[in-house]
Amino acid sequence: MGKNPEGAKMNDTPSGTPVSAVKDQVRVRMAPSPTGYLHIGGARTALFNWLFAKHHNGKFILRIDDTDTARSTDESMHEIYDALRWLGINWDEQYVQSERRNIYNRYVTQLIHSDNAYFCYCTPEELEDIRAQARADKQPRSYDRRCRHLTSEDLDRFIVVEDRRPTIRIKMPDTPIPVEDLVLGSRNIDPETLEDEVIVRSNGMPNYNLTSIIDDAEMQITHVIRGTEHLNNTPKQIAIANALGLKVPQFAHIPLVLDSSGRKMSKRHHGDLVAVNRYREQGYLPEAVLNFVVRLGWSYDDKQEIFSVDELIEKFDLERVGKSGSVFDIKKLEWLNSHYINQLSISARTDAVIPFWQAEGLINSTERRDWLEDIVEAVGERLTTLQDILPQTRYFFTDEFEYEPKAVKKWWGGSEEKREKTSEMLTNLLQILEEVPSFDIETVETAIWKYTDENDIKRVAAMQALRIALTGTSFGPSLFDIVALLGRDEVLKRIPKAIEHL
RNA sequence: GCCGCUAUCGUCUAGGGGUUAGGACGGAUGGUUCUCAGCCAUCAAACCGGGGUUCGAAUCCCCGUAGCGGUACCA
Repeated sequence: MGKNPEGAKMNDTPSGTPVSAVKDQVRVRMAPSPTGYLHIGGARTALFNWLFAKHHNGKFILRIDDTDTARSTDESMHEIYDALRWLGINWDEQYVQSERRNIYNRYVTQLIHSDNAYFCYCTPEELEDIRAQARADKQPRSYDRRCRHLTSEDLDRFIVVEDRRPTIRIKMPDTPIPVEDLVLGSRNIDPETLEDEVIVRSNGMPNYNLTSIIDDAEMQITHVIRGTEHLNNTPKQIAIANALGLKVPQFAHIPLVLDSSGRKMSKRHHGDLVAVNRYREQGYLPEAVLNFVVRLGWSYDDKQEIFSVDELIEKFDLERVGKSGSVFDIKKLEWLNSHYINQLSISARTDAVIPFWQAEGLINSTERRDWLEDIVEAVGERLTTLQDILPQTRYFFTDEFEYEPKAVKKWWGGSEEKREKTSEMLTNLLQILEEVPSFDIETVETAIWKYTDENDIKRVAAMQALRIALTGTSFGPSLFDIVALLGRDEVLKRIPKAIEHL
């Protein structure tokens, strides 16, 4: 029993869905559990699946694996939808496992009837002891399958006397299970190492290994693309499918996304550092995140790093997915992000940046659009993230800023007499700017250069001193752009204020 | 403990029986410039170890080692 159940000959699932209806069409799925936000590894899994589907003109299915009722929440379900939508990963069909319990129940009944599953009355405490013992004995399995052979006295005691609520376990076969993997290759799994997995909890809720493979069959999934953390589940799921006579999808296990010390990125250890939403909030563009994440484990050739979504769809291929884990390198993400930001037209970039100004309370809807665009243009290629717009431009909207201490020390001077000199210079510059006939870039530039050159002052010194006076910082767009954008009144107001501060 | 997977610059990777082992990010240096960013130029930086097979191994095989993943009534 167990190794080749009669059911294995069936072509159709018990629910009667004809497999032939979508024969040959690629169908893949992403099956997140809604126990938190979508994390970066999940986004990559989703992307690989989605690209694979798009490449083959297939369907991408979103399946919420929420059989862990204790941990699943509606909120995180919606967060996952949100994150996927933001990334532009759309799905063709959607299922929620907790709504499909009848389906799983039918299969469980089938497994019991065909003697491929059995009730297990062990308590968690007993299981822990069994596990400890197995470990001490260096056993390959941690459950000894004792409930496979229960006497009627045992059952009497468990059910009648002690009123135990049983779990249901699958009977693993005693023949090797061949596992084929599109990324990792083929191998045979020794049945001695296979656990009689719990497939239904004592509260009646089915478990992942059962629901996953049932749904893959029910939904006619052709390829299961998922992280290698699921590699050890694969033979178990295949065994369940075989016992049920279900068609087994092809598997492709993709390597893990690792942190800088080589460990798997996880919510548990990395907090919101791995949350897709965090990157959204910080001003990363979805194209950048997609482009970054796809190159974690996948490559096209030795020439191309930048891929548009259309190109990815065209070029993505499981054969070019590597086998080893990839470290998440934020620097590379930043590089890609600035690339994609710079790619945006000034108008689009302004649109992208406006929410960040608004969130900071720097602008409201009455702000002049062309002025904002001029600011964005002046900032130029200085944005790594959209959020960088704040330190780069805050001073355009308010004169309530700190004079950056380090900059002050360097350019205004650390000593009394140096400050005096700076004060004098700013006073002169103020006078020049007051007298300048017009406030356009060229006029101002000519006037200031004339002043520095005639007085043998280094251009850098004058400009940086002035920059701090106007912006509080030592970095940023061309100062002449800033002067023009700030306007005469504001400039002539800020310089005296700075002199005062000196 | 047990089971499994993996191994090319710091990182992402290309390549693969004979190559100066290629690219990108990051780093360093120089140039441009009012600063920063950018841009341009240059540089440093790798085939885990040991055995085989072979005329020849980073590449194929074996063995180690290391790292990682799993080992739940999570997914």
